[in-house]
Amino acid sequence: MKRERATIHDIAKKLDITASTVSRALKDHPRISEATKKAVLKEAKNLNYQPNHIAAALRIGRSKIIGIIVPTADRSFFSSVVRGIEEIANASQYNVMICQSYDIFEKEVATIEALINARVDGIIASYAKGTESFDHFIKVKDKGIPLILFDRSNEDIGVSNVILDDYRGAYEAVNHLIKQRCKRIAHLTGIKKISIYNERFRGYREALLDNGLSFDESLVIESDMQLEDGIESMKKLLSLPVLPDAVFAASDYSAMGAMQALKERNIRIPEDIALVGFGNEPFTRFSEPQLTTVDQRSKEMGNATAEIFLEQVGGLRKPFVPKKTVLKPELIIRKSSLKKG
Amino acid sequence: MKRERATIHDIAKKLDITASTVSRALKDHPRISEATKKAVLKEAKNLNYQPNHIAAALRIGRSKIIGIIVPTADRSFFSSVVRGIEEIANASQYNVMICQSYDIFEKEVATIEALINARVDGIIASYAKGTESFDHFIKVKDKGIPLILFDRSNEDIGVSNVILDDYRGAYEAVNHLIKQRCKRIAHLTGIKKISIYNERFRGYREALLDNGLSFDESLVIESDMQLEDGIESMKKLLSLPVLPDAVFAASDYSAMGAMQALKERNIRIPEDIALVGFGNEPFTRFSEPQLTTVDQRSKEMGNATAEIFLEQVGGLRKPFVPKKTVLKPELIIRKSSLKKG
DNA sequence: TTTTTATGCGCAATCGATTGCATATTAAAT
DNA sequence: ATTTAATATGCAATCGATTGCGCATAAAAA
Repeated sequence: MKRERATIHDIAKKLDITASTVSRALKDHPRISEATKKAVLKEAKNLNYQPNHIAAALRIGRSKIIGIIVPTADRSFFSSVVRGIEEIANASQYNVMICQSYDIFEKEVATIEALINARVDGIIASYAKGTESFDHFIKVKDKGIPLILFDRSNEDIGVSNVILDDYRGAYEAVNHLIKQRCKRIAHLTGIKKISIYNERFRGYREALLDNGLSFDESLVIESDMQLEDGIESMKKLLSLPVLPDAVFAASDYSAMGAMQALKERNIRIPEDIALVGFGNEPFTRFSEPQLTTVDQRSKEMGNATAEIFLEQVGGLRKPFVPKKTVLKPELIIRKSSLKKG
Repeated sequence: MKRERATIHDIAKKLDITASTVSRALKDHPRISEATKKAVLKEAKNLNYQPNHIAAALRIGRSKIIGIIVPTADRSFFSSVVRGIEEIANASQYNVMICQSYDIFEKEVATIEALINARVDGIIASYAKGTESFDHFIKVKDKGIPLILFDRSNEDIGVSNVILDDYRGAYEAVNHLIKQRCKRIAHLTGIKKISIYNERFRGYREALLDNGLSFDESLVIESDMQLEDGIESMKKLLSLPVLPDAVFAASDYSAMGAMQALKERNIRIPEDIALVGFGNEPFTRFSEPQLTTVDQRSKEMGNATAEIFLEQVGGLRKPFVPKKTVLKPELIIRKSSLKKG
């Protein structure tokens, strides 16, 4: 069964021409006659020839592969971004190599190394929660490999990035709660070090102040933003002398945790406490009540990063100017925050 | 900034030795003196050398890359399998290239082509819903490229595969419902062509018969198993003259749809109608009530496929014997099926 | 008819790492 | 002091595709 893989040399031998001609014929080179082109194509089919990208990559110096690093593909946000990247990249004959850092710094560094060694033509990444130093990213940039960051990003690296206007998303979410006549709005936030959480916090705070509400530090709970953290954080809020009448969680996961904690105590959502998450994860449509949340435009984010990548490889010779793209989030209003009347 | 990438020749030149020696030194070849090894390693660091996997791959004939094809990485089941594959593969210096077929046959064929051209060392796949012909898989096999299928598989291709004992999972789920004193159990099933749905259907049916319950064709609704289909299917069931007292859905998505339809009609779960899904998707923990479901052992499935892959590349010379692995599912009992008393 | 210009294809080097075989040097054995 | 064995490294081909340069042959222009 296991016949040897045919090469352009095999085709050449059969037709009594050289590999150069075959190579050119396959690429539809103008200096090759139509007759030989046809013959080559026919023989290629006959021998079941399939080009060896590895050989070409070595010669050309481009692998036509984009490396993608995400904390985890398990999260619909990231897989959706990947989908957006693929859409654009595939159209330009690029394949993607998806890698997961599992939010571990060391794994991220190792992955970068692996991708460089695999000679990917570029890297698109969203860095790990545990990432403190950005030297590994700077190394990529210094090697002249196009690097684009999305969602989680850092200005200091000096590369192009695509992010969401987290501030605005949070602002609108809180604004919406205020319009629902909520007066005492709590906030579940993540590690401040990560800019997205910091931005969402800012949006929360500003919305309060702009609407004449006071900012109360005791209503802000910081955690790791997983489901369990949401439960814990909500319990803390429920032990306050005066309960909040709304909670804006900076992640859907923690929002779901909060929802479970509320249900356990038989607190009505949204009548007693309204709830808003962030991320528009698929499960937010499945909860009871369905969760109001902020859509992160994941597919568009993927599209945008891929387009920036293509621009950069296209203009590798030109002086490089980092480009920042900010996407506008969309508030998805559902029952968890809609008070009647 | 963009200094040229160093090669073994650069290292060789600096140390006034040949590339052969450098290559061997880097691989810790026994016939190279410790002194030169040290010198080479030092100079490699100094020049910031990083091996070019592409060149090695071309020479060796192995890329150290495994191609993975999944319908969509958006689904936690698949991304979890991928994670399981990576765990094992990375430990053996393999990288993975994840591709999505989006459940489209043509895309799947094109992806196979791309992976072959990229000279991956093997392909691990779960085929698309739309896949009718398996010639593209057979082509992979005939080229001598290790191919392992998981979850969705087909005996006729003659390759190793790892599947879940869907029959057993369904049987246990229905058995559990019967123990909860349900007597009239409906079933939401997918396209029969896909073996997993057929197996789940068989398990459902057998469990009924084994427990002395009759099988009623009118209680089985076939659909595409998405959330919306679940809603539709449940509505059909609710329009029957005699209502079921339980529903076993062959996918969590359709189960969630059914749950929504039931809530809309104010039918109590599980008191009036108990509900069981299949897949243990993360959102099943977030629903109210939490959904009883069947865990598909996704991580173990990934581990198993990767291990089989490693076995196969290890023994490429030996005669190939397809290996079938069947994993035991686990019933996760939650509130949606637990009747009191 | 001679000169120009296209046209079609071959030669050989190249990309970077690997490896069988040969060779030089040194150490051990006789 | 030879011969033998062990040690350390070099030579050169190879993996498959690409491409600048050059050389024919044929067609067009002078």
